[in-house]
Amino acid sequence: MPLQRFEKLDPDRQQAILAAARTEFAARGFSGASYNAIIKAAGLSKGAMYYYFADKADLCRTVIERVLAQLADAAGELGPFDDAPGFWREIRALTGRAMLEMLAMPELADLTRLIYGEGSSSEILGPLIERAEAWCTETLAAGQPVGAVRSDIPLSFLATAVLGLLVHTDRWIAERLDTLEAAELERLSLACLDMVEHLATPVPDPNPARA
Amino acid sequence: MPLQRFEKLDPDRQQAILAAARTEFAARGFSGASYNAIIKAAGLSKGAMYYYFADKADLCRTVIERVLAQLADAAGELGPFDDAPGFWREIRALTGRAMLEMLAMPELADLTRLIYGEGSSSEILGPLIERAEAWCTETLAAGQPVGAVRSDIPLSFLATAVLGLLVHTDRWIAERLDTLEAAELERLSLACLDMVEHLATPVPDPNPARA
DNA sequence: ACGGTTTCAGACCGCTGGTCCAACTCACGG
DNA sequence: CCGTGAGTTGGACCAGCGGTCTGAAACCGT
Repeated sequence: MPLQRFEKLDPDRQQAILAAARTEFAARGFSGASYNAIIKAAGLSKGAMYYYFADKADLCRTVIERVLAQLADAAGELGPFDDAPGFWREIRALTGRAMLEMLAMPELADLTRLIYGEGSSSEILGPLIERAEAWCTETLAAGQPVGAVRSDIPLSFLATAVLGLLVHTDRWIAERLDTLEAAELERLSLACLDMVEHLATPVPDPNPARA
Repeated sequence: MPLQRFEKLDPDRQQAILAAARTEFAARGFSGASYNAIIKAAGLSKGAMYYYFADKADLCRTVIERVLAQLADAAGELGPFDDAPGFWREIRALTGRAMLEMLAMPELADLTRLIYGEGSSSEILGPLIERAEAWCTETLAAGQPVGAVRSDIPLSFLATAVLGLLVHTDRWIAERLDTLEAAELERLSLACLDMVEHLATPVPDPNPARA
């Protein structure tokens, strides 16, 4: 949430600022990025920058929020379904769309990784984490009515587990993107979604209580 | 790995430095922590500190490594086992011991969280992440001979998934420690380990290929 | 008593994110 | 045509950061 003034700024200028910030934050993370460098790259003065954004965290939040919106836009909504397999089919379709977008724009992936990479300790990016977990929780909740998602543990707990798994495997894959065959990449991504499905599916493998 | 000189320093002094650093890093994370503040709290001069530690990252690494050693010590080794259920029984025992230690010393938990919290982006704590994943990979590998751990995907990939799940659920729990009943805490921890077991167990739920 | 090494104190450096205010622009009322 | 006041901007300035460096003590074997 930049100061309201930002919205009234010449759109080219807006884009210049956001682009510079995107580049710097994606490359060096939040605390690693130099606000001064962003200001210089964006071609304005310190006073101007602080006139439009409250502080470094504000700019970073804004950048990531836009990126998240872009991602959400690309991923779209869960389509209709009326049983558990249908739910998981839709989940796969949605994450597939999101993955395509991220592959097409690596900076986007870096930025989303930023949320969990540094946000956990500092409260600066905390709200973004909460939003991500809230979204995940809601999505999982949609699968409960058709019996696709367990409800024996708090849904937010399950969402956290799922997100943790996804975030880390995503990082694993990102680190090896160059050396990974396309087929292997797809196989791992699917394996990943299988894991998520197994995590979320109700009582995946109980030994049925005797009598 | 502090400079060798550090080992020859008066043990009380050593402890004072490490304790100050532990407190500051646990409270504010790596980049949030003030090296100057640690120096002041430890009661020595800048020159002295830089005489014993190469830099801020060096001190932080040292602190975390000691903490990790303490944790490894408390967790102990995997006991003997000769089938899959035995393997998972041992895993549960080991993680249970580690959890007890962390509950007894919250600072320890904060510090371990630090590794994944900020290390992913910067390469400063990177080696620690690699060590954690290597340890996890080895541990899972131990379960393969008895058929407790799948081998259809790279083991390091599986290890990453497992660690991601554990790290994030751990954070979920830590944030709610105050408001969580002891029984609920145990139930969630067990659910967590169930999830890990399901993730790692070979082909958890394949529809057996027809004929 | 000496020279050489080890140990340390703290001034100093270039940088950081953030504050502040003087100065400029410009639309509007008189 | 001139105020005038709000909106905008440049950039000096600040405390604090991590890190370097000089030089003086303290300790040493000889």
